[in-house]
Amino acid sequence: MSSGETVPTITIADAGRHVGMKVRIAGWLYNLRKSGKIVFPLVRDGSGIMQCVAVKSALPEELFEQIKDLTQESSIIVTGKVRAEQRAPGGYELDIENVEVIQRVPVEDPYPITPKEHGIEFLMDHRHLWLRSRRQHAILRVRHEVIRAVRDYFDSHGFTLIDTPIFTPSACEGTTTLFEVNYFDDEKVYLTQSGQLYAEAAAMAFGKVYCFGPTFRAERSKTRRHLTEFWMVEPEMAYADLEEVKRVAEELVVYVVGRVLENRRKELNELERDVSKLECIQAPFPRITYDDAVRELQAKGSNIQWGSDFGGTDETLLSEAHDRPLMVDRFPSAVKAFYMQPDPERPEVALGVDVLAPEGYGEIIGGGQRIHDLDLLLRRIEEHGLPKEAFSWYIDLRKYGTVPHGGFGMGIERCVAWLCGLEHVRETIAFPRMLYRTRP
RNA sequence: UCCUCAGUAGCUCAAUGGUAGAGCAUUCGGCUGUUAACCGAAGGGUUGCAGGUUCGAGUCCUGCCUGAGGAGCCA
Repeated sequence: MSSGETVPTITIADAGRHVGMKVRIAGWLYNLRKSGKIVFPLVRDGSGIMQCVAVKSALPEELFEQIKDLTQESSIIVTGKVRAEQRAPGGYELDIENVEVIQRVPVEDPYPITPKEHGIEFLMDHRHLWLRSRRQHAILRVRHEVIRAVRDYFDSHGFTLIDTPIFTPSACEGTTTLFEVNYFDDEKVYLTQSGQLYAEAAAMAFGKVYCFGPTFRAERSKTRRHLTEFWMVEPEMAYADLEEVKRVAEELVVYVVGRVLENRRKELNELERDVSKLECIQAPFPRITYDDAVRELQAKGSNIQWGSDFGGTDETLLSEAHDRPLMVDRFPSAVKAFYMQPDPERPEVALGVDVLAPEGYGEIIGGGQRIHDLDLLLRRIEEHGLPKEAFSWYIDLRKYGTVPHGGFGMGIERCVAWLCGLEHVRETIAFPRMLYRTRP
């Protein structure tokens, strides 16, 4: 090797293409197994984990001692030759020739997350470090794939991305779940609960749009399905009726599941997800009306009455009978938001739809047709006790070329929790915000 | 907000009202193919906080704090 030649730095995911070559891997010490005069440092670099081998007889004394005494999560750059090795966890192994220690984690203050088990409180307190573990890595990569797939779906189906504001002067869901922001002098401003109202305005300009961003709900809820800050994608389509909304929702879910199966098999395996439960997610999804759902629930022993919304156990009871998402439509108008279009043949029910994920994961999508008639919208705003002034721009949309339209919102975290088969949505976002959790 | 449960070593957990213990982690020693390596030894404690009952409280009682699970509501 000439003095000008440099050793290439590779990623561990790419190791298979460098067998027999001398390479550099820049990363962190994941774990170290010792066996006398041979040690096996496991190095992770963000793309994967690689088992390395250091043999005492093959290295300078000082270097071998340094490797042997490395501490967990010390930052290191290892140099060596890649070799295919069946005994190594990833199928490849690196014979260490040199190790450059960027920072050795001090023994008196060791890395807190050991390879053994930990409780959820401890892990959540160390979320900033927990992200380094294999499991969290796999989950967040699935999340990334879900988001990419969602964007690709809409981008390739004629939708324009319109980012909607996070500070808003008005509510779109219940007014009790608003986060107030004390900054603006003139008026009360809140963190958005949904980009929908603005997406409706954009749909009247662009036809088909979607927004994707964080949303905030000050619900005093503490369950495995709730975050106070969560991400939602919301398509909105001019001239779309309820049936079209359902068709797009179904197509989107099938596409997203397909993409995760196509590109994130390894991560699903790491999570020990039963992929057969995802492979059967194909159109058409079963469809049922709210009326039939209530009858079915009552037959199964639920004490739900017509007119009230489903509880979590009701959703589970309904969805467990199916191996694919269940679409429930025509809910009682009274339990739904003010903008829901009533069914012209039965005004007591709204042209809205919920999509319930299988395996008890509950509602992942909610949407429907919006009210396009000016007088009806004004009446509903009044009935719900909402401030008309704050909605003046929204009302304008019904004055200037109003058309039937609709859309839906899909919660990213619930989707990811379902696809990964997780117990709780808190692991589906890097830094979850919950009722009693705002750190780290 | 309501209901239920929990809080003991850095972590995960034991301990009839009667001497606070184990595994992992850490340190030291051993081991040339380990797979959450293994074997031996050592150090490590204001039992969440404040009161109370008792000869004696990690254990029983009261209040508070923190967390978890669930309900309602929602994506």
